[in-house]
Amino acid sequence: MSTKPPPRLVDVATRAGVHVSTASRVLNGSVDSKVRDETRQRVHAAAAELKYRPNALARGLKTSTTTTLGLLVRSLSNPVMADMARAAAARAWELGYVVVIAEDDGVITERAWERLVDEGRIDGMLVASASIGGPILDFVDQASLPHVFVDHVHPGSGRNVAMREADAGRMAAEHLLALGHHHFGQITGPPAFDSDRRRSEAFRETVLAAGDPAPVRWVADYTEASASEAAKAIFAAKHRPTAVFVSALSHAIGFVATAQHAGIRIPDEMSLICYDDDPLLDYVGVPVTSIRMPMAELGRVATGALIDQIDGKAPRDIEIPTLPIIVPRSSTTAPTGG
Amino acid sequence: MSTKPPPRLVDVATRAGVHVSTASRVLNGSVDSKVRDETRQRVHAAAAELKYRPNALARGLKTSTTTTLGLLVRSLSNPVMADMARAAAARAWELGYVVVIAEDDGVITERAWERLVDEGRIDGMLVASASIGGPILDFVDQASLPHVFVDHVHPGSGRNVAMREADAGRMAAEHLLALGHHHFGQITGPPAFDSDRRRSEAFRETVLAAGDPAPVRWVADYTEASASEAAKAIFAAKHRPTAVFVSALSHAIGFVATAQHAGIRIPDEMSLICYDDDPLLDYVGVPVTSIRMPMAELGRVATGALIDQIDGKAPRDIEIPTLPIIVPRSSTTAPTGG
DNA sequence: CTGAAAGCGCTTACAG
DNA sequence: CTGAAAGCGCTTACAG
Repeated sequence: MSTKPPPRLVDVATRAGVHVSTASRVLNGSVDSKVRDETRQRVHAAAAELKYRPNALARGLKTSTTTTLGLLVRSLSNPVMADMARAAAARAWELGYVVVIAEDDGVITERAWERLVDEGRIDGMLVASASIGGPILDFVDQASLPHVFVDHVHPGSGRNVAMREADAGRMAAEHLLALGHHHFGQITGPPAFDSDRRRSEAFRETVLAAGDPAPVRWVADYTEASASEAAKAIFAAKHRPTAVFVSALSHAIGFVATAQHAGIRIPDEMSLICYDDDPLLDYVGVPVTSIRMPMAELGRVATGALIDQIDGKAPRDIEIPTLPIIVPRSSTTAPTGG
Repeated sequence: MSTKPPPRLVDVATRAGVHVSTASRVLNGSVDSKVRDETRQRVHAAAAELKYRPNALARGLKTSTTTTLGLLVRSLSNPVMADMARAAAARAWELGYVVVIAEDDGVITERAWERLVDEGRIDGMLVASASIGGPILDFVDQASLPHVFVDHVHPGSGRNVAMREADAGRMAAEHLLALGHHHFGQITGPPAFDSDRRRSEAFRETVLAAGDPAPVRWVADYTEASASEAAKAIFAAKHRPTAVFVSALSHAIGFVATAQHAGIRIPDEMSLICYDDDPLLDYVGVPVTSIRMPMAELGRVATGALIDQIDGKAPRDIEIPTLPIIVPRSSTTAPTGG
């Protein structure tokens, strides 16, 4: 634990025999900066020998820039969001940024804002925890800080980075229709989540367009327990659907467990398809057919869009062009006696 | 997106009618600093009215302090580590710190180090990705940066924050012994992980101490696929064990799926107990009995220990005193014909 | 093409 | 008890 202080810019300047301003110029070198080639090389050599790295705080203080991004997520334990987060972080690193993470449990929001934004620690924020009417929006709306909404979009903000939710819902319906189903159910998340609303609506529209009756719809929180309640209600329904579309991993996991408990055989008695994919779906009681969304691409693009804003470009809504993919597993088949 | 600049210390000083140095004094107020009460109040009032927050960069530059911690983890997608990470982050926030996250995929390590440590962005590092002989250790050892090793410890470093691994292995064995088992198998992780080695060894010792033959041991990476290979080997063994202890969630998941595929009934033909707990274990084909480790406490304590180091205290090894807990599910029972 | 100076927003001895 | 000054390590007009 020696305390050898890290080299400063003066140190490389001295070693190269130039003034610190010159050293700064070549190191931050806009290529057109008029510095003699020989001088330039001396400075680079000195920096390399000293393993010089500019102090981020000093540079930041001078340039009003931190090369740090904030990432506000609802829960790190959601594997789908974790995929997004790691892609976002990786992309940020590529572009020279570092990312600080804040879990937005709805309580810490205000303090996170103070600590990160008001203290000037970040250049921009990836908000992946917005719900309609949620508390973040109050902060974010009046902030003069570049930000984007990721996945959980904020309709009308003009800063949304979203995926093809409607296509996801449509593809789920088409998959089940193609298998011959005509009676559908769906479990959606709370109405405050616009992305969910869009895919659920598309599922419904596609079913209706095929001439089948509207899917019966149940609302559940994004928890296994809540989905389990919805599943019980579905199993108890008079006109039991032959196929169900659920809106989250947690829904699928709760649904399968409840079906097994209730003695409902999947897919023989009921087919199940899940929005969001995860390797874990291979290992639940019945491997669940799913819709894989391009989460990594979402994270990368959102980060790029945020940095564009930081660089002065106007914010805009972005939809990831990549289509969802159906990952067929064992939970979907033709209806019996269909 | 207005660009109203945030209030600076001068702004509150001016509004309070004092010099900025006085304002600084009361705001950072060591309570014993000699400032008139009335002055003190004026400054606090002005700060409150302006919603003043000190600029972190400026303060950091002056004090050589960032109130930022780095967290190096192997994969954000590991739910057990995610629990640790969120607890660590939460504790850091409580103590006035912010945490930047870096996934240590073994490639980015060096760049992460440059970006975070050499550029002076962090005051300390939580290293949760160390393996024996791994590349981090080279950086960390010669660094003059406070750091602790979390869970994946670095024996001999004197900076380890670890859990009661030996008790975990012992309790797993005792659970199975109490059910009447005498023929054991175990799947461990790669030898580079000391914590795993400790619990696996304790499992073995406990079995031996009970007078039973040594468990047959298989090594697997921390992936479902690798565990699946080990499971196949176990199922094919001449003297098939009646009970198996596996060292990770991914092991359990791969094991159960492979057993189902091979037609091995759990727990009737073979009992299974898993180190690490997760709600997901309720939802795999057969709910898996597990050993729950105090991950949140680990994260909190590690963060506290790191900040102690930053505050100048000498580093030391810490063992979380909390005992593991057995979470009984369906995968363990008495051996048939035992 | 290169150097000298000012200043980013703070904190902290040092005077008074 | 409070103010004036220096300085943390950079970058960036401004001179020369």
